[in-house]
Order: sequence, then structure tokens, then C-alpha cells
Amino acid sequence: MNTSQSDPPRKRGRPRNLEPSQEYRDRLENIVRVAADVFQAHGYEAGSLDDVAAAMGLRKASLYYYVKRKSDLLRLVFERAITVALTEVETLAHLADPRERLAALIRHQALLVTRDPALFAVFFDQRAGLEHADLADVGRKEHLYLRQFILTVEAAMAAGVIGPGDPRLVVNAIIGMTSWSYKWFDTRRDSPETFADTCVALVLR
Amino acid sequence: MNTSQSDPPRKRGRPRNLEPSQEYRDRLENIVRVAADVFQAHGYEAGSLDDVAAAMGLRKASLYYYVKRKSDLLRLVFERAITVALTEVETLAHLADPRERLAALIRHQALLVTRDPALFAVFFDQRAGLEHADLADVGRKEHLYLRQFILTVEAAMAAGVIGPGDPRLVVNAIIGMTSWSYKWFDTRRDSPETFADTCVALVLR
DNA sequence: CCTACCGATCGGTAGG
DNA sequence: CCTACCGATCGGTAGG
Repeated sequence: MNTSQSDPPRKRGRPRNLEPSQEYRDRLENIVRVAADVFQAHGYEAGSLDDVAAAMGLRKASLYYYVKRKSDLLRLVFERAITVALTEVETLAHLADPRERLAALIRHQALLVTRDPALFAVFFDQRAGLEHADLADVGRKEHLYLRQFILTVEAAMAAGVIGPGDPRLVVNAIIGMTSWSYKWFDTRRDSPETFADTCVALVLR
Repeated sequence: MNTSQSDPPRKRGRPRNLEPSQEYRDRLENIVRVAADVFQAHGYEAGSLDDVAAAMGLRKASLYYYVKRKSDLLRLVFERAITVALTEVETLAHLADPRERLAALIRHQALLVTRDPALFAVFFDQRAGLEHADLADVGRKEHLYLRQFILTVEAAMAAGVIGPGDPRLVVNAIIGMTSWSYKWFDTRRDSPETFADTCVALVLR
């Protein structure tokens, strides 16, 4: 099969297209942003590739130059949300004081969602559209996130910073308090910082 | 137009089919229940009438014996949710003690959602599918509900039961804490009462 | 409550 | 990145 008779022991075949161009990556990033808006407005199943393409000034078939399937778009939206969510949370895990750590986690979660409500609307509501493997991947990463919360709430309970109770129920209550903001938060009118402070003050007296 | 020449001054024309039969109403209630499940699983737009009909052992066209349009099904799901939500809340409004009233509202909201998470999943996530007039109607009724919450939180702040802050933000935080349960609550494993107590204890120390 | 059917739209492919 | 097209499925109607 190797028709070339040259000797240099370099890689065989055509050199891989290692790096997609900057334009390609920028355009894909825009497509993902637009897809998040479409999936938020109509849901994943009902949000069509025609909608996404039209908002980008493209034809539907051209999207297949960037992704292989519709579900790739949803996966990319989720990857963006998870990346944003997980990067900071690992530094917060090292805060020693339970009260300080819990406050930082609540604050982080409130800021996260209120800074891009449309992105997290898809993250929270459109999980059913993910392929099986992608769903499992999201579940694993979310588990890491939740574990930090559980450990911190347990520490806060042990330190008497918050009252006793089932940590799982308390964590879900706190996550709900902050996450729910994607449904009502008005980026033009409300301040993420003020809301974050409100949530912290409500839980930590 | 009146071809009848008889004299008794009774109602003209064929007597109106005043009351739908009990079987009809039972069957419609089942259809609404099934529709809620379908709209929860696939979203309103993507959830098909074929899905609903199949789950009822009917053909799609037969659903049009019960409703005129697909959106009627969504409206009926919303009407059920709102009816359940609003009936009890008016009695709670008359509790004099701010602390007691706030505790009762939080408890009511937590029990409401955890007792039928699938129903409220549609109520909270599928609003975009409603016809314009139905959406306005839901908005009006929800406003009444929220006003009770705002007034109660303001009274609780004035009484020093909870810390100061923007009542709108605090109410949204509390509503989020309780409503979010539709996403994680497992009816077979978790107790609505325990969760309601947890929420009350988290806000009222 | 059924069979049969309509026009519109869907995700995806062929081939350039 | 395009035009042209595929089979499948959608909400809804005709007519019984």
C-alpha cells in the first residue's frame, strides 16, 4: 500500500490536519453560541438546524462542515457550561474555614448562572437530548461538583455554621436557590453580585 | 330560519349538550395526565400527539374528539397545576404572624412541587408552548401567587425574622430553593415533608 | 372513535 | 460552503 519509496522515517501518508484554523474555531464558537439560544427558545428536539443556520447566515447543510450530527452541537453547549463551572470550583475546595468555603461556593454558583442564564437554561433543561455517552460524561463531572458541595455542607453543619439536617437535601435546596435564577434573572436590570450576596446572607446568618 | 312552528316558549333548537358525560371527563383527565408526561419527557413542541394517543391506546385523530388543538392539552396541564397551587395559598394569606406565615408558604411551595414533580416540570419549563392568551392568563395568576410571597417576606423582614435585602431577590431565592426539587426529587425515596422542613429550617433559624 | 390523507418541516446525504 | 434531494414525522382535516 505504501507507494512512496523514499526513506526518511517520517510519518506515513498525508500529514494530519493537526490544527483547525483560527477562523474555523471562531466560527464554530459562534455556532455553539447561536445553538444555545435556539435550544433555549425551542428546546433541543424542536430547535432546528435550519434555525441555527439562518441565524448564522448559512444554509443548514453547511453546518455539517462543522459538526457530524445535531447532537454534537448540544454536547458542545454542555462542554462550555461545564468548563466554566468547574474551573474555579477546585480552588475554592482548598479554603479551610467551613463558613468561608460554603459562602464562596454559594457565591460562585449564583454568579455562574446569572452571568449567562441562556447557557445554563440549556444545561439544566435539555439534558434529555444528549447522546448516552455524553450524558454519562456530564453526570460524572456534575457528581464531582456536587461532592464538593456535600463535603462543605457537612463541614459547615459540624462547625455549627448551619443547622443540622440531611446534607443531600440541604445541598439541593442551595443549588436550587442559586440555579433557579436562569428562569427570572434579567441581565439588564439585576446585578449578579447583589443576588449572590442575597443568597449567602439567606443561608449564613 | 326558525322552521319549527310549535308554541311552547322553551329554548329553540336542539337542547345543548350541557354536561359532558362522566366517562368523557374521566378520559379527558387521563389524556391530560398522559400529555403532562409526554411534554415533560420530550418538551411541548417535540412531544407528539402520536405519543399521547399511543399511551392512551388511541389513534392520533381521536384526540381531536377531546381537544381542538394540541395547545389545548398544554393549557389543561397548566390549569391543573395552577388550580392545585392557588387553592390553599389564599388561606395561608390570613395567618397573622409573619414568621408563621412565611414558614407556611415555604412549606406549601415545597410540598406542592415534590408531590407531583412531573406536572410542575411542564409548568416551569414548557411555558413557551402556550398560546398568547393562555400565557397571559398564567402570568396573571402567578403574579397573585408571587405577591403573597413578597408581602410575607416584607413583613418577615420588618419583624426581624429574616435579614434585610431586596424582597424580590429573596422571594426568587426561596421559590427557587423549593421549585428546583422537580429536577432531583425522587418520589419513591424522598419524603416531601422532610424536604419541606429542611427548607423552612434553612430560611428561618 | 376510526382510516386515509394533506402540506410542511425535520435531520441528514450526495455531489460538487 | 452551496443546491438538490431523501425518507420520516409532524399537526391537523375529511368523512364516516
